Amino acid sequence: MPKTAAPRPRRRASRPDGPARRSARGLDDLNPAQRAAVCHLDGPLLVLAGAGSGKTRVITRKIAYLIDVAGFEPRHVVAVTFTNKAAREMKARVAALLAGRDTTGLTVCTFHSLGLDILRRERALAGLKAGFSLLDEQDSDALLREILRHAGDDAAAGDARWAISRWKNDLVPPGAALSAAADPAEARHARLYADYERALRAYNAVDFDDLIVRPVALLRDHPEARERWQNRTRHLLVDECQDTNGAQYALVRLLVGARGMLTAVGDDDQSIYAWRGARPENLARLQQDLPGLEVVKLEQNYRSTGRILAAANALIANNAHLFEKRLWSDLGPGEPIRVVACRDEAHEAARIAGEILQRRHAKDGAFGECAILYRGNHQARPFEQALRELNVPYFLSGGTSFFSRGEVKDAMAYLRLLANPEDNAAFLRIVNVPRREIGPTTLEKLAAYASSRHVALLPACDEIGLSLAVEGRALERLRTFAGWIARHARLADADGAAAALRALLREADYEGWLREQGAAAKAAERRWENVQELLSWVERMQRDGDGASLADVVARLTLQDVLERDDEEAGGDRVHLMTLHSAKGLEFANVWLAGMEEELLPHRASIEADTIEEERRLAYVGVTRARRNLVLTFAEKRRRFGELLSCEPSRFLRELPQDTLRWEGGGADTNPETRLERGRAGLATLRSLLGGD
DNA sequence: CGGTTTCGCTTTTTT
DNA sequence: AGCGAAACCG
Repeated sequence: MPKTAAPRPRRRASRPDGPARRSARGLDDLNPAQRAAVCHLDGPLLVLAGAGSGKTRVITRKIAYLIDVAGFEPRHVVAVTFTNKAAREMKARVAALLAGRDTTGLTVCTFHSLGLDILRRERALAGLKAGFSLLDEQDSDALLREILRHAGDDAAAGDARWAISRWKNDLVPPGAALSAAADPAEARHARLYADYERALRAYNAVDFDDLIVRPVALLRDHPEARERWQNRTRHLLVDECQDTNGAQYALVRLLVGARGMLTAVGDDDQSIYAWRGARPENLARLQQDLPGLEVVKLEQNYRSTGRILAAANALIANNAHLFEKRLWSDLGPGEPIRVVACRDEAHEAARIAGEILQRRHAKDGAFGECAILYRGNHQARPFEQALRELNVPYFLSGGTSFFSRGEVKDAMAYLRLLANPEDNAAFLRIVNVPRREIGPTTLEKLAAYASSRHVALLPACDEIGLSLAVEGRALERLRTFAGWIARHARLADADGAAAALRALLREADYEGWLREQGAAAKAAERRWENVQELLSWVERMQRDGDGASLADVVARLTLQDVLERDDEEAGGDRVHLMTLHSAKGLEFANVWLAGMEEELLPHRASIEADTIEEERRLAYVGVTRARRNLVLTFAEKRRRFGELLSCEPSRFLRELPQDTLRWEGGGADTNPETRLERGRAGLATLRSLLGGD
């Protein structure tokens, strides 16, 4: 029985396979390479999927094939991605492909949720106590600041976290980090790393990196656990494999084991996260580590016109490659790629906004089919201004996430403390929020006492001996606070976390405190609404999550990032403003790639660090987002760090095949004289740049 | 203890 | 310029 196709998001390109009728069983609508990737079941497989070659399609179809044709139980299939968004999309598409079939137990999630799941189920073996907390980056920073303060070290917490994270991602334990330290600063970080790990253990907490690192250690050191998880993971699919770091790669290998049932999908040309530990060479490493690895290349692009692909191919040809690959498409040459010289960032923005408005009524010209891509978030500002001026609706991705808002973090800290009395990070965050007149002096004494007794801060409050260290009103306040938390922890067990948190916030008059804080009543209201939204999420997760403990709910929330609202807005007919990094995986009919300048793209830091290739891949990602129209813009002058500096067009412009391009000067001016002049100036700059061809 | 001022930095971002 | 964090002052 043929099943109907997955409803495809509207911004996807139409596929050349004709009618959108397909089933999990029939593979006629796949090209030979895609089909080979889906059907290959005899061993490990690496799918090198070029941009726009139907990567997600292959993964989702393969999951369906495994279950529907190859007879795998859904609970034996595991697919991992990097982002919640990718996981969500994949889940939806698989569900549509397998409509009507029971897919209970099928795992499609992020690396980190999988790690959390492993830790939850193997908690005791992992050396964690019930209710362990998950610290996010800011919590880690705060913890490190605390440790640094104690050690009298003035190193920046952010730098330390960065260093520690790199070690963790490479599975380097503190001892090894210390002995391998190249200089005193590194040694200092390594010692900090050891202290930090100790503190995490004391807090019964893990950080984001631990969600990978600890499962790796667990599966490596405990054969019976390894067998359990290998037995569960009869086929593992890994999306964006070029983005895996050392620890994630180790986890993949441990889960796959000797059985080798792995489908890894990736593209080394789209590796843009090496700066945070991703190892694109993991793709090649698979070849050595998994004998009999089959490699399938997906080179037919269904997204972009010939000129755009020619530009992309020429650009990326300047990089060294792990695998050779050449994208082609049969969509025809299309329009030339335009390169536009602008006076400054305001002109660039006005010009692009104007073009978007002009394009509005053209085929594929809808606002939702337009994207402005740039290297850094600060570049968004002029675009926002220009678009607002022309009343063009836009959607800005990036920005402060729901969970980094102070009020949400406060509420989360309360929840964490209810679940895990040993979570000192959470304790410290909210012990005096709202104000309870428990100041640093008191906390200092409490901390000293707690560490002498080897207990956490909250439990220490209840100990008789504390009266020797803290006296009078301060002691009373601590005891009152501890009793109050304990009471609500019991309430959480009885009536659920949401009810407990609600009571807690009411009794503390948190809403009133918010009003005291922010001067603007509106801001306070907004913040309170955020807290309410968190509450409703907690409620929903407790209701839906079968037998999920409070700690589970809190950890999952930390991983989830509640940004559904953004998704809704993104779906509307709005121009998309985003960084090149966040554009990966998306596509638009019309793309403006702004700020094609030396020191911006490639970024100055990357020029200095000699990581130009990653910048080139970033440009490549930008170019390959476009289906039909691509415009590359650069400014001649740009305000940087408060100063107006003149800029040089990006070297990447020079690397593009000039016969695919059409150069243009400025032109957003109303005055034709100026426009002409600007145009000439822009062209002159370009000619000199190109060495006169 | 808490609010204000000054200093210093400044790519990308997910979990 | 603009933001966040430490330092400083009332």
